[in-house]
This record gives sequence, C-alpha cells and structure tokens, in this order.
Amino acid sequence: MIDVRLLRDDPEAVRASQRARGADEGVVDAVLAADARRRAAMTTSEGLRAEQKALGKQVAQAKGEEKTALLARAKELAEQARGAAAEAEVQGAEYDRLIRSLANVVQGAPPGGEDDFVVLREVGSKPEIESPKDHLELGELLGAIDVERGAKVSGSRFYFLTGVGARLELALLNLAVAKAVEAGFTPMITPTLVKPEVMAGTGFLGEHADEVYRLAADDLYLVGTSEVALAGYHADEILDLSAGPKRYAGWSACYRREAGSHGRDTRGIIRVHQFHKVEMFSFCSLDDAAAEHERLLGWEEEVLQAVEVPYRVIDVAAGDLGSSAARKFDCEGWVPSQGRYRELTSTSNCTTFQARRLSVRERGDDGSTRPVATLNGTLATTRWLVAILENHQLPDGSVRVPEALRPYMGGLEVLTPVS
RNA sequence: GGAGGUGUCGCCUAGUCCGGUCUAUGGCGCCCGCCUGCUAAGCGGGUUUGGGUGUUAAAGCCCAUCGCGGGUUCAAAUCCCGCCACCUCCGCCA
Repeated sequence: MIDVRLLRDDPEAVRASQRARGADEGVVDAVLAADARRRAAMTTSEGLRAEQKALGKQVAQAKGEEKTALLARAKELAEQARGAAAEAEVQGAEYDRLIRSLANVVQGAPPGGEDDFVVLREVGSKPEIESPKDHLELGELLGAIDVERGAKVSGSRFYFLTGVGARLELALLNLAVAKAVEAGFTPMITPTLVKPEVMAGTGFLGEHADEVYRLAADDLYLVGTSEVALAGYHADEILDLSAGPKRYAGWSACYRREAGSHGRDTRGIIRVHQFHKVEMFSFCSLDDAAAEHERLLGWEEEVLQAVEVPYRVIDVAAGDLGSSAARKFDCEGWVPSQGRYRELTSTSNCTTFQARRLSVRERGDDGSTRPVATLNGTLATTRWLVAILENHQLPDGSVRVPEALRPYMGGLEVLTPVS
C-alpha cells in the first residue's frame, strides 16, 4: 500500500510510476476520488456520532417527561448515525480496495518490461567445458537427483534429492546461514503456512495470486518464500531501529504452483513446486533502505563467489517488478548447458509498501510513528545446485565441490558418479 | 475432539455480577519540570494507537480503540452470539 499523502500531494509521481510499470494510471484518479468521498462520509458520520453521544449523556441525567422526549430524539439520531456510519464504511472499503490495487512507486528502476533490464556487472569467469552435461544428467550420474520418483510420488516438478544431492543442498544452505550469522542476521526457521492477511500484506495475492497454494479447508496459504512469514513477524508492532536494521535470515521450504509456466524449464530442478531457501529480510528506516538494498546485494554476491559460480547482476526493469517492490536486483548464475544466465537470487526494496499493509512502524525522534522499510534477498536456494553442479563438472561426470562447501560435507572434495 | 479458566492504554492491575457518574483506576517504568552540594528520595505534570478536521507548522476540537468480529440498546469494557490466542485437565495421535 502506498502513502495516500504522496498520492494527494504529488499524484503525477504515482501516475509516472504506473506508466513505467505498464500499469493503469487511471487508478490514481479513481483512488483520489474515492478518498474524497470517504472523507466526506466520515465527517458526516463522526459529526452525527458526536451529537448522539452528547445526547446520550443528557438522557442519562434526565427524568420523567423530559427523559421521554429526549429518548425519542435520541432514537431518531441513532437511526441517522447508523445510516451515516454504514455509508462511511462502504466508502472506506471502496477506497481501501482501490489504494491496495496500486503497486509500489518505482524508485530508480529502468523503464520497460522483462527484457529491458540493465546489466550492472559480470563477475567470475565462465568455465570452458566441452559439451557440458546438464545438471540433471550430472545429478543422476552422481545419485544426487531423482526426478522420476519425485513425479511418481508427487507429480511433475517434484524431485528427491538423494545422497550427495541432499548433502550438497544442506551444505549450501548451511553455508548461507553461516554467512548470514557472520553478517549479524538472526537465523529463523519460519512457518510455511500463513494466514490470508499476512499473505495479502506482503503483496502476493495481487496479480500473482494464482502462483500461491491455498489450503481452503483451513484458510491458510503455503508460502512461496519465508519473506512472507518474516514480513509478518513484526506485524502490528512499533520497532526500535535506533541501533540499525533488524535483520533476519529465514530458512524454509518454499511452495509455488508455477501456474502459467507449463512447458518452461520442465527438465530437472530449475523450476519446481517445492524447494528450500535461505532468505534475508530486513526491517530498516526508509532513509536507510537504498543503502540496505546495496548491502543485501553485497551479501548475495559474497555467497555466490564463495561457491565459485560466475554470475551477472541485473537491475530489473519497472515492468518486471513485483507489486511490492520499488526496485529489484537479480543475480543470475551461469548455466553452461544452456549457455546463458539464470536467476539465482533476487533482492527487492519494498520501501514502506509492505510495512503499511502489515502495520510495522518505528518511532521518530519527535515521538511520532512512521512505517519502516522492508527488504528481502536470496542467500541460497535449491536452484543453485544447478549452477554448482554444472560449473564444477569434470569430463567424467564428477563434480568438484567448491572449497567453501567442503566443511559442510565432511571434507568431501569431489562428487563421483555411482556405478 | 471435550470440559473449565483467562484476555483492560509498555508491564502489573481496578472496573464486568447489577449498562449511563469510565473522559478506563492505581502502581511500576519512562519523559518534562520543581526542590536539594551530586545521586537517591520528595513534589507537580505528562505518557495507547489509528483516523478526521485544522495549520506554513502546531495547538485545539472530533471519531474510533478494553483479544477479534457481529448483535441487543437512546447508550456496551460491562448484556448476548460467533471466532482467536494462552493456561489447566481429559481423550486421541505421528
């Protein structure tokens, strides 16, 4: 949810943002009109209510005939007040629906759609591999990935990580947690089922609602990332951020329906319904948010470098941002079998968009409250196994274990094919 | 799944039976001031949150807020219904 004051004071800024996203800018004026109606209805309703309360006090003290007369008047007023309150509620709900339909105001992202990203830098050198095997072939050789049985048990886009595959994922996630702890994050293991208001608060029930698994019988949602639970962690709280941002590293399973991506990335574990992720989440002051965003990106790059995967950093275009994000940087790892970069991390600055919906605030110097900024970023996911396996493969199908992961794999240096 | 209990403005707490005098009591903590070599004590004042109105900004005024949502009533912390969380016990169960 964006700041209604920004909308009133500078509607053109919001229209420009909507244009940059390729979204409907007419909503801006619809919200403004609804806001005016809402406030008018509220003033009427509150005035009547004040009158009613005053009269109520007279009723309490009056006696006999006077009381009877006042009571008659009070009943009439109560009826009017009820009507006005109902009208105010209708207008308020309409305003709420409209303002929640607005995406966050873009901040510095390049204009355009999915293909209009800007490459900020490329890091690491791509390995020279003659006819590289893809991650699934490697995974099967190593006894690390079993998609056939995944499909047997759960359907397409499910898999088992087996043996060294399971160990490799645990090693990767543990490395990520260790890095996070080193950087001062509080590690968290989060719920993966959340209430509707939390899911809505993070902005995932907007245009991407069909990506989310819902358990109708319990009215709960399966999270697509621990960002959801972490954002909700401080809902309805007033935080003290005077000592700096509150930083959490969430470890969780993530669930995605992948509706609308039929036929894309059907091979292997690039696009799956369930995976694991270590996610950074930061609550910080709005003033500090852009700098914090750079820091999150820095930590992502640190882990990518630790596992020795070549990558590039892109500044995601406005039209490809989620509704909560004002700006987003992705790190894309090199995938030799595809000869291209694929998304491995994504860090978003959601400014105050999520915090407003979830009511996460901090206290200003003057004692007033204001919404905080929230940011998130990927520190490691199951998908990284694709890049790790492929970039470190050897001609015989063995895979060199990056040094940083070895301590988490009992010192194992090379994964070798099982006979 | 069943029975009982609890939920009040940071924390503790009064009020709920019997609706209006609740503009929610008191203590602790915190903030401001006074007083006193300093500190402590003492004294006085302030201290939920959201919104509306107003303004250069503010003050002020108004509405809502006693776990959440409904209902009854001229009027609800208080009465009724539903839900949630926590505690105690019973049953069941990886």
